[in-house]
Amino acid sequence: MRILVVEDEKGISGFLKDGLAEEGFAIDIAEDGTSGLEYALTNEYDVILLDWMIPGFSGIEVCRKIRKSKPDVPIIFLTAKDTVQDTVFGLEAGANDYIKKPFEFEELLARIRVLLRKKGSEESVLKLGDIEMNLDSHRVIRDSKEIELTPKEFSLLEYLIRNKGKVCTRTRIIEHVWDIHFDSDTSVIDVYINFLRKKLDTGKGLDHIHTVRGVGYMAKEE
Amino acid sequence: MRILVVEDEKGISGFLKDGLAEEGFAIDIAEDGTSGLEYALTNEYDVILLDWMIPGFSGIEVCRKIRKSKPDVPIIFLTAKDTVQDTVFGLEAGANDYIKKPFEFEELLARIRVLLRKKGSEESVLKLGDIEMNLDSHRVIRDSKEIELTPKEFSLLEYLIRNKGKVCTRTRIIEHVWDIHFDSDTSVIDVYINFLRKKLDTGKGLDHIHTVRGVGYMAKEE
DNA sequence: TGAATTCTTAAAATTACCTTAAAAGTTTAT
DNA sequence: ATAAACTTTTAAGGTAATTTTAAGAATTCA
Repeated sequence: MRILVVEDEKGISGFLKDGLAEEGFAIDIAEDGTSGLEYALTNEYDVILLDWMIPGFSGIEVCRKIRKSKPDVPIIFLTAKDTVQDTVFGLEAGANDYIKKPFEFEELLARIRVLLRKKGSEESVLKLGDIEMNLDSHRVIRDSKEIELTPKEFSLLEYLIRNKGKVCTRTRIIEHVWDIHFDSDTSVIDVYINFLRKKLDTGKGLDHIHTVRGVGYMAKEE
Repeated sequence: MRILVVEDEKGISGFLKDGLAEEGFAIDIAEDGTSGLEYALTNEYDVILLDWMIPGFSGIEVCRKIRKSKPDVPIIFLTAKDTVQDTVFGLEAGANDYIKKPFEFEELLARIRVLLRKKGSEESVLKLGDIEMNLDSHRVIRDSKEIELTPKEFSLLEYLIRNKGKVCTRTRIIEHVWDIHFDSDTSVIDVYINFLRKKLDTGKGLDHIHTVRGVGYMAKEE
């Protein structure tokens, strides 16, 4: 996901760059309206953050011009003013949302996620090596082939992958995948690990589920 | 599609409940700000209609609080006032749209549809493979033949198609299509899925409604 | 080697889903 | 107002899939 930040105050743009980078976004910074527009028109961004008061063109003008050739890219205004007028003009100029400075980073992030979600680009997918779990469609893919799992198998795999790299003890597995009030001397886990391994095995032997003798099981890549 | 109406005047809320129910929405009514907020935060709504002047918290406060934890649910303000100020405050608080009382039901409906459309597919025609649903005329076409659906069948299919590619759990279906918020062991869903499949089946067996055992149902093409 | 732990398999028990029919509740037409 | 037609819900039996149990085989580690 790539984001353009058009902002002249270095303190703010730096803060945004660092914070958004941590979240896994790729960030470009433009420091005035002219270069902001140029960046916006010559590149593909998933979201644009636009300061209201910038040198060169005003934020609102930049917004209008971007909208002309890129009607779909989500634009969020960063505004210091909180007057009625500005907000309305901003939305009229084609912004999708706005946020008042000073803002909390979490809130900005939430708004970005909202806009990305609208575009449909967010999927809830867990990965373990070449195994992909889509939580929305409840599908598991490996080698571009679908692997059909039963509900228990699915949630066991989900638990292991969410905790990949950590050993999951039998007790914890039972608590999270089955329920807490479950018979303690049972071998269901063993059986289900076996089911999973069989289904995940592609012939090369690597199923990414490791046995940690005396402790439990662990999902791990490579 | 599930709608929350926060409105203290029983005349209006009653009118809305009946009218929207006829259109196939599932409606909840809250009569003051406090319970409105509680409903909004503890349930999943597709749209929230919020009166400006309500007992408890003011509409605008309720709106702000909803936004904090539910950033993407569309909110429409119902306002008796029509000053610029109010409108803008409403938008600032995170409302997506507003409508002035007294309003025509048709117009409200149109605005609701606009917001639902933004969230999901672009048009008032939903498609699932070769099945087409026209939400305005309430008609379903397959193979250039019309398929007659009852209201419940229609809204079940609508919900499934709006969430195509994602598994819809029984709980979600029962909340959004019926208006049931407690766990009951009813089998209406099964029966209605069966109705839909029978009506949608063109003989080739492909009805695009998949059972995901232990989880729910999913509409999916191909 | 021997004890503990894990793996594998098959069969039993359970659960979830499908289908049908009929009852209950609505709406429409006479 | 009543009957007819339609929609929605409930209930129950059958079937297939999933989950669990149990027991012998295989593996690991001292």
